[in-house]
Amino acid sequence: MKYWLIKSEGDCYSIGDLKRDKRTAWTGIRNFTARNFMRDGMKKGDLILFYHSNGTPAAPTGVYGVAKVMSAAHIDETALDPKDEHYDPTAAKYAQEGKEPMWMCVDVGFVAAFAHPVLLEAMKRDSKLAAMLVLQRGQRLSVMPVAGHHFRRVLELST
DNA sequence: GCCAACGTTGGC
DNA sequence: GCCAACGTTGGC
Repeated sequence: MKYWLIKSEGDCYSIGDLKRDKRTAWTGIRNFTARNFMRDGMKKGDLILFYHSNGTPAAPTGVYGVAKVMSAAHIDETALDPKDEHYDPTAAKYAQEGKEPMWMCVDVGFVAAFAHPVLLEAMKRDSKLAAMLVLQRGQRLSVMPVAGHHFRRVLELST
């Protein structure tokens, strides 16, 4: 069992949206490192910290809940749809040529929304989370691995 | 809105 | 293969 963190802008797709939808394809990831984590690293049943980025004072940045990997990686159809905001002409060209899908995604399912979100500010103050990837300066990955002890610590802080 | 950090692109 | 330019992310 591995642990992950995925980012979403809270006003774009929030943990509340995932709770309503129960399950969704995590489409729109257009970064190779993030894609590789989904394609090669994620396994069905892995647990995910659901992080809201780009917060505001009213809705601060932080971890707002837990999700679960529901499927192996599959092609991200939004990359092939010219009308989609995440359309990628290069990916569409590759698909026509019968190459491996350029962009892939997993399905994620709702597990829990925290009664008390673990805000970025609180995570930074917690010495046990000092080495956590999401807290490192300059990192911008929207899909990243999380160490088991960091995952458990975030859960502790959410109670 | 600003800006630092980073990934990607493209000229050479 | 180098590197400058550019676009994007995301914290503040």
